[in-house]
Amino acid sequence: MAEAQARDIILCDLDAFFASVEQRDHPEYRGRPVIVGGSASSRGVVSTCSYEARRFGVHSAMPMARAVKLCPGAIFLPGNMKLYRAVSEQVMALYERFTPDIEAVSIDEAYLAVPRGEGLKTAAKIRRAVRDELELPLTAGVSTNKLLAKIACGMAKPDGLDSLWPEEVPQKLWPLPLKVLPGIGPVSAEKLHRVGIKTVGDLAATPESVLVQQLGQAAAAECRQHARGIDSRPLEPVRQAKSFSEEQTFATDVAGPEALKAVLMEQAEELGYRLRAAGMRARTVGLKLRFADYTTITRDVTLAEATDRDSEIYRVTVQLFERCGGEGPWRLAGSRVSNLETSRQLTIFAPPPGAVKEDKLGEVRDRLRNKYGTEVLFRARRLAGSEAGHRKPGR
DNA sequence: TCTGGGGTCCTAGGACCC
DNA sequence: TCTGGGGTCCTAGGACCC
Repeated sequence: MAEAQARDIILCDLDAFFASVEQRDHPEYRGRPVIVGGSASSRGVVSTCSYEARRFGVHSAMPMARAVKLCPGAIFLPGNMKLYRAVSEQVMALYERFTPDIEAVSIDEAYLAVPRGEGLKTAAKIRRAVRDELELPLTAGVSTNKLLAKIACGMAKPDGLDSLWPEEVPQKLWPLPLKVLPGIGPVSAEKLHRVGIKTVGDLAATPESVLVQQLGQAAAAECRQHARGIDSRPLEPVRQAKSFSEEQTFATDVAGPEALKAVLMEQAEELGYRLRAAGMRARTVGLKLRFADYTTITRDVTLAEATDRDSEIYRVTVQLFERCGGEGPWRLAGSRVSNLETSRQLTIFAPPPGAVKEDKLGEVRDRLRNKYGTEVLFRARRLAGSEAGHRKPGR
């Protein structure tokens, strides 16, 4: 195998993405704190907030009730995922003008690979293009691997550009706190603090045996490499989904099992649709429940044969619910499919009775949904659906 | 202040098999 | 008769990321 060509890696990260799109499209929001997220009355949290809001101490994942207290004068918005996805696609398309080697990490982040030596120049051009053409602020970090590009990006925020080259690691990276390393969260940081490791430099100087005790073998080896600026992860342009999940926290806890099952039915239909749309089937189906006291359980089961059928997903989650769901009330219900396989119709067995009919029906419904969107369909389903939600499964 | 939703990856124990 | 070792799969929980 030939060694991968030497390239620069750029991490492009759209600043406060959802809030920036709103400020772009609503000039009256500019210069003001904008907070995108759920509502305080329905247990929402902050999804994204503008830098004006951050000055009040507001940040992502904060309970909305707290954000309202900290910054009552902010503009609060529910967000418009459809719009953000469309804008994200425009941004990704813009990146493609500069390089074909792109790994989209999330809706607002992507790694780009360019020839060695061209990283900073290209990143500056991309920032200018995104600003001029899409009117959005973008921060970029440049290095020779993903890890250092990511850290450089963190140091350049907001609306900046910086690089962090391997030879600068001792001088620039080692004085910084552990939390600048991706993968070191609050729990790991606390464990390391307890044994006197406070900076990235401390981490780099600690014998691996000490780290293994705190973090386990795999994490110890990896984070010691990271502390030295070493990262061999390749760019992955296409990533296969490994699981799909749908979950819902209720505005007020749900008390009755029938109401909860109706939610599981909606989730099963959504997951079935997503599987079929992706041409995948799942061998494992799981249930997640959170009780009123916030304790959370997950249960899953692996099937003999992979499925993409709403009714089968629903059957399994309900079975798990009846076995492990307890008394309620429940704060959250979630459904998950994993162990995904590419859909293949080949089977030497006859499909179970009713399955063919359901497949045909499902096909029609998927097509309708693709054509007219979820709104029409969900409404149609709900009309017939309250009955379906209470029907005994498996028939 | 009372804790979202969508994911990925890791650990650890037990079952089961050779 | 109280005694193995390794490998894989499954399940539950948790850390972490955006």
